[in-house]
Order: sequence, then structure tokens, then C-alpha cells
Amino acid sequence: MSTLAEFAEQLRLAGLRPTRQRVAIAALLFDGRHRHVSADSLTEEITAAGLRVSGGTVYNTLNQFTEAGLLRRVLVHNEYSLFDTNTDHHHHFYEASNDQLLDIPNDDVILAKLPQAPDGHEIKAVDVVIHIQSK
Amino acid sequence: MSTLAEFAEQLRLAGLRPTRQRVAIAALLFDGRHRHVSADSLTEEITAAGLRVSGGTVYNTLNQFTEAGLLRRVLVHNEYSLFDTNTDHHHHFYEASNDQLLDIPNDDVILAKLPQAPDGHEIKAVDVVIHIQSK
DNA sequence: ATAGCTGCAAATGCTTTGCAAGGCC
DNA sequence: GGCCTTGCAAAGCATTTGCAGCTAT
Repeated sequence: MSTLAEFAEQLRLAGLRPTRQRVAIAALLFDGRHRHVSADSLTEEITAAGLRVSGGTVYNTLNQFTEAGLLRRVLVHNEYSLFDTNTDHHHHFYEASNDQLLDIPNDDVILAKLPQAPDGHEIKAVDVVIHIQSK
Repeated sequence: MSTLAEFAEQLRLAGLRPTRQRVAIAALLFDGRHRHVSADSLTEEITAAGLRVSGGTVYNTLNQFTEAGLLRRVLVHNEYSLFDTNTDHHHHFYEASNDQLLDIPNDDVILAKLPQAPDGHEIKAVDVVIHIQSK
């Protein structure tokens, strides 16, 4: 459990002014659990919490948090963007039928080996999405 | 090298009427090389070939080809969609700085092991995108 | 005070869709 | 001929942006 002051400090460290909206969003997102949100689902959550943040600001905040390394953008489809509060290195299962994203537990089993990056390049990130469907 | 009649036959087998536009697009896409196209780059290519296919039809065709298994949609960003003419199981390097997508040669080194799909589910596809940048 | 934010609405860009005209079987 | 396709333009959506007013510091 964190206090609002701690969220403010976390934002300050990330180079972001701890404004009312950003602290509120941080408090919703970084409650200790790992979650996946879209601009839309986050807006609903904000509303459910009795708060109000304009649409543009939700998008801006999501992008700023991502740039600051507090969130990670996950690519599973191109209808809209999803953000993961878990920025550690890990991968995902994605079920298209209900647009559900799941963290892969114990993902160390996957990347036993990596290919060499092309000459003059280095690997920045590795995204693995395993598409699944009900049997 | 394939003839137009062969492309027509390929489309028919895929359950698609071999219309002028579809055959033309197939001839451009399936020339034996493996390529990555967007709706936009494909339209340019069509124009460069002295042909004309309306924008909506380019999108429809790309989707129909994908559904028919002739193309594979690759997710690397969500600015716009990319399609790969190589539908075999393989993975990609992606360089964001110039929006360049590269097939990973010899990709068997990667997926030494796969995690178990969640209960009641099965793995449909595995997408690996390795983001790279120049050193 | 002032640089940085927010809100709102308009703008953007890719993609889809509706409908009339045209082409494949 | 009948049904699937195409073309074109309009509509759709997620996201970004411009600008005036607000707010952390």
C-alpha cells in the first residue's frame, strides 16, 4: 500500500510534475497488482472512482508514463493500445475472442536462445505474444 | 515465375474470385520473394506498375488474402498494419527508427521451449518481435 | 511569476462501410 | 442473369493536437 505522497515522489523522480490527475492515475494503476489497461478501461476506472480526467489527458498520461518507464505498451492487435503495469521483462498470452491479455508465468522457459541482431544493431527489447483460443 | 492464370487458380483455390484487381495484387505480392507491405506501400506499388485499384479494395483484398492464409498480419506498432507474404512460421526484427521489418533468419534458435497454455486453451500462434536499434 | 498541465474540441490518419455500377461464372 | 466485387465517398475510431485557462514550484 502506498500513500499519495509516495506516488507524487515517484512521479517527481520520473521527471513528471505530480499533478492531481497524474497522482490519481498513478494511484489507480500502481496498486501493487499487475494489470493491463487501455485508455478506455482506465477512463472507466477513473469514473468509477468518482474522479474526472479529460480524454486527452488520459492519453497523454499513458504516453508519459510509458516514456518514463512506469508502463509498458503491449502490442497484440491494432484496434487500440494496451499498457501493462508490469514493466519487468515478461511475455503474454492473448486470447482474441474476448480480447484478454494474460501474463505468462515463469516465462524464463521461452527465450532459451536469441538470434544475433543484424550487423551494427543491438537488441532493445523482445516481445513474445502467444495467441491462444479455447479448445 | 508464375503466370496470371496460375495466380487466378491460386485465388480460386482460396475461395476468392479471380478478379482483375485481385490477380494484379497477387502478381505483385507473390513474386517468389518474401516481402512486407502496408496498404499504403502496396498502393504505391500498384500505381508504379501502371495499374489502379481503389483504396477500399486494397484494404479489403489485404484482409481477404490474410483470411485465406495467403498473407500474415504482423504486429509491430499500431500506426498501421503490415502484412508479410511469408506465411510460414517465422519471426521478426523490427527497427522503429526507420519502421523497418526484417525476417529473422534461422529462427529455430528462439523457441526452444514453450509455456503451457492456460487450462482449456490451446496455442494458436506465437509471435516474436525483437526490437533493434543501430549501435 | 512562469513553465508546465489540463480540458475541450477540432483535427488526423488508418481502416471500414454503404450503395450504385460493373464483372465473373 | 445473379451474385460477388469494385469504386468512391462518407463514416468510424482511437489517438493527437491547438489553444486558452489553470496550477505546481
